[in-house]
Amino acid sequence: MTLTENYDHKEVEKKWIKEWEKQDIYKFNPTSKKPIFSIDTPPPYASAGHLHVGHALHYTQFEIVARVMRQLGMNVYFPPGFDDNGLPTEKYVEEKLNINKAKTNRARFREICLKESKKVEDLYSKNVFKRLGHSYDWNLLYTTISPEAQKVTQTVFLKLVKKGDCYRKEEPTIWCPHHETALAQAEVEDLKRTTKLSYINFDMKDSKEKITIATTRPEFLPACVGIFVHPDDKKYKKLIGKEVIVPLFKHKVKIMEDETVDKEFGTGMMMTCTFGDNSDIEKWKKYKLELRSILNKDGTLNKLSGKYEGIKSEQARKQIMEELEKEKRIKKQENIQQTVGSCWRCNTPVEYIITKQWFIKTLCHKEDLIKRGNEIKWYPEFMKTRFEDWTNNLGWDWIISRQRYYGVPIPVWYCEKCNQVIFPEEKELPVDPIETEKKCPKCSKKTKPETDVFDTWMTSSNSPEIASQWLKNPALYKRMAPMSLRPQSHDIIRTWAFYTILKSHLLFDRIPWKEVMICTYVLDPKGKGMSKSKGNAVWADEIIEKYGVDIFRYWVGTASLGSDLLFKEQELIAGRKFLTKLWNASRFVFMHLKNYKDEKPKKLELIDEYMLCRLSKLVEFATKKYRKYDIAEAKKMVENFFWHDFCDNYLEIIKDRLYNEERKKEGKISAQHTIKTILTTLLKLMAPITPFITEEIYQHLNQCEEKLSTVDCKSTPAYKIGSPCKSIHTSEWPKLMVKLNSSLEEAGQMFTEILSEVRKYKAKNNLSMKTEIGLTLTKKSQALLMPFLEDLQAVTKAKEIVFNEKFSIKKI
RNA sequence: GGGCUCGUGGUCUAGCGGCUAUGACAUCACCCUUACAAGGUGGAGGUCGGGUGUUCAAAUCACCCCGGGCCCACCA
Repeated sequence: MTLTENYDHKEVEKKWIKEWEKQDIYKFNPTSKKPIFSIDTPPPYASAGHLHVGHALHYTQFEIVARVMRQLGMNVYFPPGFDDNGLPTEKYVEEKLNINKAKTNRARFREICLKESKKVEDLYSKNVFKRLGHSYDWNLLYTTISPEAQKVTQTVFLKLVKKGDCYRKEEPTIWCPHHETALAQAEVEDLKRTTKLSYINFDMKDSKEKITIATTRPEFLPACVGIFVHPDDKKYKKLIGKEVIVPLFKHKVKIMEDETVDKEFGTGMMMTCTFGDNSDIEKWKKYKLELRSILNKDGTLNKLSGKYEGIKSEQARKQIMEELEKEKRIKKQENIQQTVGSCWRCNTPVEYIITKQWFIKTLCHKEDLIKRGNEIKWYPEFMKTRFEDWTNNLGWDWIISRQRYYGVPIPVWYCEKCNQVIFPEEKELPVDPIETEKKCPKCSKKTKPETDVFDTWMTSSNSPEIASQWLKNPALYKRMAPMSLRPQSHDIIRTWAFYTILKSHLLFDRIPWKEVMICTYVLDPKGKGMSKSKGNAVWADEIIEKYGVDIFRYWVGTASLGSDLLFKEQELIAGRKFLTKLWNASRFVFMHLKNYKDEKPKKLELIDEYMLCRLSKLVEFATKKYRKYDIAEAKKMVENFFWHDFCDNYLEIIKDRLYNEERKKEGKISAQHTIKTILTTLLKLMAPITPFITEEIYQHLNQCEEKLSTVDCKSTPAYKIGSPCKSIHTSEWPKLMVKLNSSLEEAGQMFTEILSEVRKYKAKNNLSMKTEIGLTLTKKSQALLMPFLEDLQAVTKAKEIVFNEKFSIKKI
């Protein structure tokens, strides 16, 4: 039972990764009677080659929770997943393999995607999750493009259609001209830019007067369907109801009034086009205006724009401006700051195009969803507000169809003759309508398959159902639902959390999970978000290579939930120091357990009992913190006890008992028993955070021992540290029933205070710590300190101790 | 423009009505002490972003302001 002089993290990591996998220690046991703790794991996109420290922190943070719950005696259901469905995979395959999806059929393209994502996922599991020591049950692995996930998605779709919560409608939708697909509100991000505001003169139809409107998008002139002014704007009052002629395109539109017009912006007169922006859509609906769609799906103008047909809108804008210039219609131009919506993946400004799409109702469920949000416990609490704000501010139903190649197909057909929408039976699922022919049940004519696929969130929002095997194993699912915990980051509260809560509400009339944990968000040292494109990403594998997994995880353990954490490499040093200290302290303990046969001391020395009581208290507090996912606080408490109470004080105190042959053997046994108990307990408390080093030490500690003892004496009746296990990670959490009695506490504290005073005295006088001194203690403390005297004398190197009025230390 | 959140020694962090404001890293001094110099002991370093108020008492509560971050709205 010895440890090597230096801790070799690489060796130890390699060994235990292999061993844990071999023994399958994280396997979920469906027959166990323990309470289930199920985690709705965020499945990462596996398309990125490697991941930065922020991602690694995120996944490790809730992995620590999984370990805590496992050790606390829960039957942990912790499935790994990959999100390999949708745009990122499609893009990755197109770019990496240089495949043009337009020239490949969907089945073939999907095959390539599947093969490619499988490759990346294998690499990812090995290089990231397993490397970080993550305790997933790999038997439960799921992917979002798997037939099972597709079946879940399509089944949910059919059920929602049946319920009336899912419908198809021709609507103006947010459109990405680059990806050529509809987007949900949640997929739109802000893009700030400077643009030109042009003041353009329009002719009135019935008079020589001219009016001027200001617009940033003159290329939308052919789509102009109305002019609006504010009802209180005196300048324009008399013009309301009159008609104007749209320059260049010569069609006539009416001047109308609407309260949303800002009198101060531009000329206070705005044109409404179908569709330049959101407010255009509102007015178009509100006033039932004409529809003049001028955009094609790729962002070029169509034939309604006359000679500009086929030209991209940016280009058309220039040409139209030149044309207007020629007609001397431009009064002036000015630069303005503008924020436009853009596609969250490619940053292309979005357009609004009218198409037929599938939707899920959200607007009519707002109130219920907020109620659901309240049934869930949010960590930290304030993150719930984000969910509520988002829900309250929703302006659109959720559009779930996407005009993409790769993804879960929408399982419907349309009759070419009577337009009947045909759905499959649930038992046919999963199905790709492109590959399956259907006849119209009404008129038996040929049908056209739907070519759209689902929004990826349509699948992700059923992650609880996919992960806990809703269709595959209904009995298991029933035991699991609602799941215990959803860990995720705050930037996808409006998507993943929102849609999951929505789905669960609509499908099952309940919450999807009992708790949500919003993980820490990592920023670069300057406080900016990390990304590959910004070039400020710090890669996790490089950090792990340099410091080791436990040190990285130790850093993860310092993060607190819901707040941002700046990554500063020098902060990893703290972890390195801790590991070294833990290793060395363990070496010391092992040295002195050499001939220890797990004998139980007849009676514990009082200072040992005091330490065990404090240890009990530590376990109690740390467990409380861990249960609230306050990993940082738990870790700090454990570490503080370990470093100061255990190493600095206690180990010094017992050295005399361990080395000094003249002292009674009982005292040594008491010390041996205590250090073994304390070390085992501390290892268990730290195991969720630093699983490798704790396992290594734990195994050495148990190597020669058949069983660990439980203290069984009058004063400390039941300190239980559990029996040894094949792994610390499946071992029992330390239990305690030891209460600190007040006189023992007082005495123990007095002891450490005296020790600290003596050290201060020696340091002040430039004395070595072994220098012998004379110690005078107060008479008041005599009764309390008597039982500790031998230990106190030994650790302070007091040649003599006397009791008198005042406390003092003197040289001898 | 609205909401949320944060602002504590050089850096990071605890405290969220009441002892001299916690701890870590860095820094300085001393100590090679039989597990550990990747250690120990001690010191220096803070008007707790600013202001006003509530209170016997404010880092902590309220209001305002300044500064950072995030989310949303606006987007003619």
